[in-house]
Amino acid sequence: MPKPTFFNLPEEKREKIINAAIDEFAEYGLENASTNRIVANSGIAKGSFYQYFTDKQDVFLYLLAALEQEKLEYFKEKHPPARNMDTFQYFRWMIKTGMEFNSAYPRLVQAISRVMFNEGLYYQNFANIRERSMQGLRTMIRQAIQNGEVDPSVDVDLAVMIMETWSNVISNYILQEGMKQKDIMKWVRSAKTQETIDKLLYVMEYGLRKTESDFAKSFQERTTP
Amino acid sequence: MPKPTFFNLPEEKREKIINAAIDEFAEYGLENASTNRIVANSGIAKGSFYQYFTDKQDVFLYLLAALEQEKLEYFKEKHPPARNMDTFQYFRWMIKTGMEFNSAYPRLVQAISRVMFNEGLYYQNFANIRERSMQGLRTMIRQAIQNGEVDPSVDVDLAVMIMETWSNVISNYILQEGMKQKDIMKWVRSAKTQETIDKLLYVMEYGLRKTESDFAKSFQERTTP
DNA sequence: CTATAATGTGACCTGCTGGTCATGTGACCA
DNA sequence: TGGTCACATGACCAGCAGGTCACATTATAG
Repeated sequence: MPKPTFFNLPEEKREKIINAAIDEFAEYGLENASTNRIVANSGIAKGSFYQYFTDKQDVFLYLLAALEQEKLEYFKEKHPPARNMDTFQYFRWMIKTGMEFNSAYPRLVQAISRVMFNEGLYYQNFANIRERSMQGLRTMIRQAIQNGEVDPSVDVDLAVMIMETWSNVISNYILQEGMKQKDIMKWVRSAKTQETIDKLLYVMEYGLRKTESDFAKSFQERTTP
Repeated sequence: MPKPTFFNLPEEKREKIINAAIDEFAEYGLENASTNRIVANSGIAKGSFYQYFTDKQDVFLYLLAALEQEKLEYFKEKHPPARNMDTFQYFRWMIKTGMEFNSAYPRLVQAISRVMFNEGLYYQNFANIRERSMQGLRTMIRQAIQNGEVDPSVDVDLAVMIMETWSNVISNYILQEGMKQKDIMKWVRSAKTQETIDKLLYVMEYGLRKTESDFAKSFQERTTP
């Protein structure tokens, strides 16, 4: 976490620094990010940087924490519309709200996800963060099984992997396509984009919903023709 | 491509160099790979390296070409078992054969896919290669639509994206889990692993197979509760 | 005003990078 | 034998990295 000095700074200066950092991470990832460039782009001296942060990973972890905080608040504001949603409806709501959030903070999300997806896989301390979000999905799936929405014999870890993957794929897709638009938020909210998301989720959902017995039958048919 | 000098080298030396390069790329990716380390680990002088290759990207492109070549031969050897496969059966065969191939060259595949998935997204010259494989999938989907195996109103690009994603997910999963095993090939061929792959593919296949009218109905039900 | 604490600064350090090049070595040939 | 050619070598270069530190500036308090 940043040193106290950083938080004593005038907000304008602080923002300039974190914006420079976001741009740097979005462009170069964590490993290849250059503190020299961050410093140059935020108009502060090299020494000052090290008076605010211990190193560039410190900045990144701060951005990560900030993102989590903002996301939490965003989700709290927009509580689920309906009360009696089933698991997949809830998942769909989560994805869509997540996409709205992403389009509200596209640069930050881009920077974080670039680092998390790429370099994150190879660093242990990031694995823990990922594990946390997977835990959430795991309990969600278990709940869905209890509710009879997902076949009890479905492999929970496999289902989690599938849901996590889809979540990431959709997020990346929206981010990538969205960055080409002039008004991301508007584009995300458009009927066409929403339908694309629906279709993507539908493929996943329908496959998971299918009962195991159906799978066994279909499996038999297809693998021993 | 490597300079002629490289191909005049005794095979033993050549292998030592490319093995060092594979290890380096698998560990550090392309950007962070160090020619100095490659040189040190392959026991050649710095100058020699630049007599064989123009730079590290040259080595990488050589590995990439080698992989494609090997993969092509591997697939040619093991032609599809049945003649009258439908598209999804063919896709499943492709995935499974691909996984067998991966487990035959795990280090090389790991190195390549690490670079392609991560840094590849940000470099134009890699985008072309990816585009080529997507073209293959696109014609496959179109064929499936013609054969009546996939609903004609399915968005082809979306389906391609889904199939590509699944292919990558399975590949990553197998690679990651497989590297923990002492005998990857045996593990990949085991009934349990094969069933996992089947289940993963099943989720995708079932979602795609579903007719558009079913989707529209289900879509209606779920989004306007 | 002075004293003290907090913040700002950029020249400077070491270490590594990708890349060069003059020199060395040894096999082959006239 | 002497000459030529392909290959080998590692000292060397400029550039940039992350990080430090003695000193300058500014704010605060007495």
